[in-house]
Amino acid sequence: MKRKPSTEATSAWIRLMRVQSRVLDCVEQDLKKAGFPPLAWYDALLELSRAPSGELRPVELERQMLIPQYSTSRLIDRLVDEGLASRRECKIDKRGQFVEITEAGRELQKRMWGAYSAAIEKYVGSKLSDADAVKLSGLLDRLGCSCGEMKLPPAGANETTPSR
Amino acid sequence: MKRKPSTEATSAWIRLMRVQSRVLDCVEQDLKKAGFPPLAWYDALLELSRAPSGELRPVELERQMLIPQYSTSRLIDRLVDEGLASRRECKIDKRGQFVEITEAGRELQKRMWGAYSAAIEKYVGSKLSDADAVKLSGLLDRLGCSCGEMKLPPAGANETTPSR
DNA sequence: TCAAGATTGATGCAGGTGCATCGAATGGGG
DNA sequence: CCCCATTCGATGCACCTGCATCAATCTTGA
Repeated sequence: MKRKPSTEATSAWIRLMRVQSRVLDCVEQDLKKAGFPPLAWYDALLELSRAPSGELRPVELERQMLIPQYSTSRLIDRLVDEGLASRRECKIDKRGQFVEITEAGRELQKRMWGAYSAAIEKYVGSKLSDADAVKLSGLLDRLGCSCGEMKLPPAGANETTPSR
Repeated sequence: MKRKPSTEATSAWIRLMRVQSRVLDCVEQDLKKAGFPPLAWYDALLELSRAPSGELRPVELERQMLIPQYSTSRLIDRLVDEGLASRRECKIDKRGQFVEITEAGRELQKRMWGAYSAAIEKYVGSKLSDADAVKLSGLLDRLGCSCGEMKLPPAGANETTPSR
C-alpha cells in the first residue's frame, strides 16, 4: 500500500538531499583546495587513531564507517600506498589482518582536522545557533533510526572529533 | 582564521552526512528493487516533463538539477539510448540543442513517482509529523543558503512532485 | 567587420563505486 | 574427524564521476 507523503515531508526530503550535497561539496572543495585527500581518508584515519593500539581489523573499520566491504578494502589499499597505514597479519585468524595507522597517518589526520573543523564552522556552525544545531540533530536522528551512536573522544580532547 | 565549530555544530554536521546517505540509500534501493533506474533519471525526466513543451536546453537542465555540465551531457546520452528522450537541433543557436521527453519518458516518470513517493513516505513522512518536517526544512534551508526555490506543480496535481 | 573572448556541448583519461565472485581460513554439526 | 556453511578480504568488470580540454558557434567591442 502506497500512502502518499505529505508535501511537508516531500519538501523536507528534497532539502535534505540538496542541502547535504551542497554542504558536503563545499567542505570537500575546501579540503581539496588546501591540498588534502578526500574526507573518507580522514574518517578512516580518525577511526584508526582512536583504536586502542592504532589498529583495527578491516571488518571493524567497515562497520564504523558504514561503507561496503570492497570499499574498505580499496580505501586501505590507498592509505597503505601513501604510507599512512600498514597492513599487519593477524596471527589468531589467518584470513584476517590488522590495519595500523602510521606516524605519517596520525600527523595527516591532525593536520586535516584543522581544515576540516574550519570548514564545518564555516558551512554549519556559523549558520546555526547551538540550540538550533541541537534541534537539527534531533530531527535528523528521528530519520536515521539506526543512525549509530555518537562517540566523542574523552571530552577534554579539544582536537580531533567527528567521523562523518 | 579558524574558529572551531561547537560540538553541537559538529554533531549536526555528522548527522546530516550520515542520515542523508542512509536515507538516500534506502530510497535508491527501493527504486532499484522495483526495477527502476536511478533517481537522477527521475529528476531529469521530471524537469523535462514540466518544461513548457516537454523540452529543455541541456544548459537549463543542468541548472535545474545542479549537476555539472558533463554529467548532464552523459545523463542525456543514457536517456536517449533508452528512448526516454530525444535530442533535437536548436535552430536559433547552432551550438545548442533541445532535449525532448518522449512518451515513454513521461510514462516512466509517472510510474517511478509511484515507487518514489512510497519510499519518501516510508523513510521520511512516516517518521516525522508535518510540523516537524517543516521545522527540519527550515533548519536545512538556513544551511543551504542558495539552496534554490521550491517549485511545486500547479498544486492541484496530486501526482508528480519533487526534484530532489 | 573582424578578432578576442565567452558559451554550448562532447569526450579521453584517471580514478572511484557497486556487483558478483573468488580463494583462503574458520568453525560447527554430524 | 571431516565436510559444509560462513566469514574475511581481494579483485575483474561495468559503469559513473571529475577534470581538463576540444571544436563549434555566438557575442562583443574596437
